[in-house]
Amino acid sequence: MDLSNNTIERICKIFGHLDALEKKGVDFVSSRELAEEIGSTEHTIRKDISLLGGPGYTRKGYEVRTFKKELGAKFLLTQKRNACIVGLGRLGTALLDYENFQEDGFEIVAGFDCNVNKIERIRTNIDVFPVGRLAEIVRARSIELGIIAVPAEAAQVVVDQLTEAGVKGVLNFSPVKVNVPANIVHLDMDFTNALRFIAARFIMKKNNDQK
Amino acid sequence: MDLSNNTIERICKIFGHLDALEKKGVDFVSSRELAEEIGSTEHTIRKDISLLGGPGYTRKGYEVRTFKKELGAKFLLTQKRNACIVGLGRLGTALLDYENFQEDGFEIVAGFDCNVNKIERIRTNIDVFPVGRLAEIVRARSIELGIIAVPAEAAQVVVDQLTEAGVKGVLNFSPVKVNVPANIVHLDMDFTNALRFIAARFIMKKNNDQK
DNA sequence: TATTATCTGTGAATAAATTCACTGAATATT
DNA sequence: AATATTCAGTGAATTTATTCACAGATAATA
Repeated sequence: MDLSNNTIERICKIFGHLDALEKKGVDFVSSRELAEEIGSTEHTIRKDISLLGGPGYTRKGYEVRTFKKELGAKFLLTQKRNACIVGLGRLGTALLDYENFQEDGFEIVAGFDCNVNKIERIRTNIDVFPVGRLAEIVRARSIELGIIAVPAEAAQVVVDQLTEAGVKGVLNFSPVKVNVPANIVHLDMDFTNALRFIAARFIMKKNNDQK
Repeated sequence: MDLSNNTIERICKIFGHLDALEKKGVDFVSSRELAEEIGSTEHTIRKDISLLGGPGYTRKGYEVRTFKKELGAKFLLTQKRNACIVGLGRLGTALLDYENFQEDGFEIVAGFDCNVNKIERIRTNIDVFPVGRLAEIVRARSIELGIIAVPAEAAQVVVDQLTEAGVKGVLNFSPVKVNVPANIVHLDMDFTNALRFIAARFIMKKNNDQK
């Protein structure tokens, strides 16, 4: 089974939407509705789903609960996964309390910062530690995912420590490219780049409108 | 000129890297180096650049300062653009002080929240207002970009207010899909979806390794 | 000054992703 | 009970994106 990143991304969005539908008490959803919701086409959605053998019902669509459960089992989380946040500045502390993470079976089980005074001041239910204890805690708490919220200059060091300690995935919020070993999954969330992207599309749109 | 989103995204990353190189005092960069840095191939990079007529020098590559300037003029920012943040919870206040935005010529010129007490407590150099004054301030301060950091249930309302008030782009940090008019550029940054994506790739990698 | 090496730029080839078009199936309608 | 409608599933066609391959150019080297 070899899915493209595009397909995986759509599947993730579909999963999120199925979750929302389930909470609303909706029983069935068609490929057309899913497509509209996640910004794609019904053809693409059906193709994606066919790659993983989702069950769809004629004239009804996909059964929300069943489909979500199946996607969860095949792609996402079969058990709870522990995560940690490194860097407890404003963004890091905001992420510590980002309650939505929990919904998908991720749990933030530790926070780290290099500033010991800051650690003592932080008010949160989550345990926070000096970054010197990172490797120890990552191992002790079976942390599989590291979320990087340190300044640019510290990002690579932190990533190295995390991968060395055995995390399997890294979500990088720092505005620099980090190098990770090939067997580690990582994703960059660069806010500045997001703004750049929007600005670029602005301009292009303006150009096209002028034509 | 009709560039794909993939190309635009790469160009944005290139721009960011050029910026970093400029600060380091590097004069030239080759397509190979750029490709490595942003996780692509030299062929793709050169193709991208050829679509916009970038000037490259034999045996030297691209002149960092000139190229960056040209990209800025063609795609990104020719003048400073004003942005605002709506929703001043932990994430919103973190974004208020996210100093990296400034680098690309974006300036956060206002923050909004529905909680008046909270507004009074917030310590920041940026002006904050009750959300009721959103339209007024957006117009008065020529705000072109809205950054959404409100809870899921409020996101659509805020987007509607922003677009009504005349913003041209929306960066959505809330974990729901929002509907925007076709002439408005928007981008979702869904943290939970990012974790899902990482988890999905985990699993796929595991499956492939087992083969 | 001649030669070699290294880089860009781009049309052509290849690969990948999306869309189409049609089959089969079940519900709804008459 | 017959017919029309609406959905999924999927191979084929199409479109889009990436990669290749090589010409053209300039710096470095001998």
